[in-house]
Amino acid sequence: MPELPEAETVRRGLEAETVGRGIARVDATGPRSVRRHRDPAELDRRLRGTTVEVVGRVGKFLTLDAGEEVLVVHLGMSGQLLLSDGRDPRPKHSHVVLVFEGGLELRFVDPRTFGQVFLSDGPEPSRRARPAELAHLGFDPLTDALPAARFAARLRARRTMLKALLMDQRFLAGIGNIYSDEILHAAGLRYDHPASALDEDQARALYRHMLRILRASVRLGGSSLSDMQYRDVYGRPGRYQQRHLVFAREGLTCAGCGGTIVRQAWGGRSTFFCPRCQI
DNA sequence: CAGATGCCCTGGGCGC
DNA sequence: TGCGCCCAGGGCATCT
Repeated sequence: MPELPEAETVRRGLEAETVGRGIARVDATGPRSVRRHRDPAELDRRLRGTTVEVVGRVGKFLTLDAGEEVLVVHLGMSGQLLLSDGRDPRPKHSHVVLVFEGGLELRFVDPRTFGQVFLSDGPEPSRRARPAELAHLGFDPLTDALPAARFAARLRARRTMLKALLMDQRFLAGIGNIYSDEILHAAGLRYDHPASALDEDQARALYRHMLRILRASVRLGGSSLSDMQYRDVYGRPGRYQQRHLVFAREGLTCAGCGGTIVRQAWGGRSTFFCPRCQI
């Protein structure tokens, strides 16, 4: 579930709790979670004895710089990164565990195994550079400053429908099914509105709403849906779901116009919007 | 290039 | 209590 605000909330927790800590051992027991590596033991060999120095994020991907290595984590649909003092039993589906000096554990728990953990093989990964495996990602709306005019120009150059474009990680990194619906509702635009049909003001407004919503969600620790599967590193759910105006609100009243929220199957998943105030 | 499918997985909720 | 469906934050490959 995790999209940019959830990944950023996890990043902040990791930054506060793991920077400066030495890695004593890595237990990579879930082969599918480390599928980019032929040998899961490679994570232990390469990370053992290093110290976490920087915790970064590009879109939905998290990066931990440790020594010469960059560990990349994607939470997929059901992934969690949970801290523990190591005294409680590891939850089911703890596929990768970083064990720090002193006993603190960072557990990658992922029932559906759509997420993954891998060490970058990028040529000489340096502090500021993106790992090579993340080179395909578009700009990150919270960390890569982009003038509104440039965003509008890029957006209007594309003929594809707005929701597909917002969710295209090569165009823009970090937006998924929840926030695309919330952003489009705030901007008064339908999911299937062609990007090229927007005028300059509409495109700029869409950008403004995107930044506002992403920042507001980060402030509230992201969104946890009814299953409460998303948690931060301390195991706490997010609170931004209380602010959702369309997502998972089929049949409820639109706070903006009093219309009724509709759910529509699209692209193999659900899209929520208000047919009255989104054009 | 744009769009529609289907697949990779486990688990929770619901109707019967 | 159990069984069979349907659904789920993502991403990728493969068709038209």
